[in-house]
Amino acid sequence: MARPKSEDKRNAILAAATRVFADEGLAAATARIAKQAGVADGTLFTYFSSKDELLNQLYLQLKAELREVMMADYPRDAALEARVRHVWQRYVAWGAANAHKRKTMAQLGMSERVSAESRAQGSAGFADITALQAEGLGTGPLCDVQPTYFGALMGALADVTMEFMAREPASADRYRDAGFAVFWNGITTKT
Amino acid sequence: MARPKSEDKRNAILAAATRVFADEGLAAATARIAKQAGVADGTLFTYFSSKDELLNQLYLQLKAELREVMMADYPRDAALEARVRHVWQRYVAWGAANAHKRKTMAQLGMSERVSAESRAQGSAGFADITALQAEGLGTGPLCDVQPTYFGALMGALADVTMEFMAREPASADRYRDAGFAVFWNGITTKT
Amino acid sequence: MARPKSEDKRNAILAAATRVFADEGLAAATARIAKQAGVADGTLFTYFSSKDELLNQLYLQLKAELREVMMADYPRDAALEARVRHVWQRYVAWGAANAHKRKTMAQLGMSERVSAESRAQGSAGFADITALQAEGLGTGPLCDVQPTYFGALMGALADVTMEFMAREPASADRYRDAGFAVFWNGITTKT
Amino acid sequence: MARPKSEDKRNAILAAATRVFADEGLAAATARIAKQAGVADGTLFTYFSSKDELLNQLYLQLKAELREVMMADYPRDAALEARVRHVWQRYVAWGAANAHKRKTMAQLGMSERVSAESRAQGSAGFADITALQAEGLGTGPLCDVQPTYFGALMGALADVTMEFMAREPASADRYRDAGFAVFWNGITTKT
DNA sequence: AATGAATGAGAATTCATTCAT
DNA sequence: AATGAATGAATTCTCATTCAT
Repeated sequence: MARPKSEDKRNAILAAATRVFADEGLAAATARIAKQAGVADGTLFTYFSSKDELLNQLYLQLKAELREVMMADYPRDAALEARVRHVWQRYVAWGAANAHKRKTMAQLGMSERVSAESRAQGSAGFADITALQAEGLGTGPLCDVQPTYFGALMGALADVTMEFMAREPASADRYRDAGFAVFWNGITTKT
Repeated sequence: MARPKSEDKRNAILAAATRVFADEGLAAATARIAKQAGVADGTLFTYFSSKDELLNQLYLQLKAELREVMMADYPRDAALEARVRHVWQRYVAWGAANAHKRKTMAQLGMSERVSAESRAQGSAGFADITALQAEGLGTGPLCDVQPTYFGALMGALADVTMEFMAREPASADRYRDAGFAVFWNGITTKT
Repeated sequence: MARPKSEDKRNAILAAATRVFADEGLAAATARIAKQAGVADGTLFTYFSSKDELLNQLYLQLKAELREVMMADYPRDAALEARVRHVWQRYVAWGAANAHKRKTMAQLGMSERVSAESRAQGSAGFADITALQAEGLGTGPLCDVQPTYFGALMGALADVTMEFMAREPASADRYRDAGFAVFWNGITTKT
Repeated sequence: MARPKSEDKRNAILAAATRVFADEGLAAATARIAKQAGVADGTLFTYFSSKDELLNQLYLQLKAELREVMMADYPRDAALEARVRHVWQRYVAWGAANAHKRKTMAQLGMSERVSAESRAQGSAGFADITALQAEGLGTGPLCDVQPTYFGALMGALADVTMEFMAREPASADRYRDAGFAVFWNGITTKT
């Protein structure tokens, strides 16, 4: 090995891909990504064996980043609502602040080019969140469905919410809070 | 007119496109669609001037179909909850029964190839639904956000729900009802 | 024969072809010509069995028209110069007044799609002109080359001249006369 | 640089294009040119961004070559006639010896796909020739028309002449000299 | 005869991937 | 490892021509 693969270059490619995919869709040419990343066309393929591989790795990276963001400072001992709110706020703030990443993530989430394996692996780290469901929602609407439904629901609500936040930045906070209210009211039982 | 343009052929192409796009994504080749529709490659372009045109027309058709499905037998005079439930049930049943259409619709909804104009036109018929928000939710979480947020929220929840229904058909009804409960609880104020 | 082929339609197609080819080149679609002519796409092919056939017929028609123009009022008994001048003036005036025809003619003249047979037939009527060479140029530069060279030379000079006349209409007469002077001086011997 | 863009390949493509265009017209497929040049279909587009670009570059190359041929050994201090004759002989000899180039050049000259800019650039090097007009022709037929008319006239006469030379090689020299005589007599004043 | 929809063989590009340097 | 030229399969769209009406 004359030169070891550079972590910097790998990251540059992933960052460029995030931007380019957000702007042009997943059909964007790898050459465009390479140029944006400041590497040669061929170099992209020494870091990612194929475009599909790049797509999957990018998916995993974004998922991992999102997880970190959501879990940083997680108030493990707070009340259920506080913890759910924490996760929601972080998620939504991240999406609002990182439009590229959010858009690309949304596209990757829908693409058949992201493998089932990547999806499984990408969801793995969200155990804590999935666990929230089991905890206090035993008598709520979600009492007898798959725990993953909980996460999917939150993701869907958050996506819509972020979309509106991006569209009307002046009302961003209102959407953030309305979204949370809908979510929280929705999953808990009325008394 | 020598041979009038055949409505059947147009529909065959749209139906084929729905299937092919669901299976292969919007990047699927027009040639594949033509073959599936039983027409020559070139014929597709006598009905749709370009692939983008096909995409937009398909979007409009699916939206129109969905609207009809949701609005058939609409209990205009029933209580708010009954009406919202009606819409939800129809939506979700349609999606569960028409996986192709649902998947393609989801992709079209995200694609930048569907024009703003098509989106506007496609949403036009959903006024009744958007109006639901104004009606009884004056004090709920959605009291001071755009009315379109209501529809987007419902769409997002329904999509997730249909996805799980398709994945676990045995529990389809459970998801359908859980989804509605989350939605209804979410948008109404707890007392 | 339910309806006899209409000479009008045939002429409309030829006229449309002249305009369209002048504007878009010989690669123009037959459908465009049909539309311009006010007939259906297929109708063009009942008058001309193929696009090549149309090209060849158009070539012949334009050649014939040009011949008529040049030969009308031909001063058969005038001096050589007067006759050559007559031909030149008519040619050049026709080209200046019929830009479409001139341009299309120029393209047809260069196209390999116009058959040798059409060329032969198209040139047939120009015997009088070719004959001019034999007459008085026995001692000039053209004394021992093919007589057709004479006609080709005049055509080439006239084409260039018409091009400049079209480009600078204000100086049209100047070019017309300069062109003739060059031609006449060129083919006659200096004394 | 990994593999520098090869000047050889670029030239092979231009040479192939010259041959193919001469044989089949400018409508010839780029794939045919690529095959003739011994490169892959796509390679043509790494050297020329589009077919139009190829057409324009080819035009410029042929013009440049023609200029070099005409200007090599130019007898700058000889009499006017000697200089005009030099140019004529070189032009005509080049065309007779390079039928492909001559035919393709003629087609490019007429094509609306060659831009005004290319034409301007292509003509730039012919200043010496255009200058010939000003010099001794002040009292001839061309005394009060655009100087470019001079060059166009020579080009037209030379084209016709080369055509006949190609058609009757045995009389090539006769046509060459007859053509020059017509040209020279034509542009100079009779005394 | 007239119409214009239907056909399918190309045409010019594009692009993921390979490979010589 | 890095580069970017080379590759050729695949794609969208065009168009001369045919043929059902």
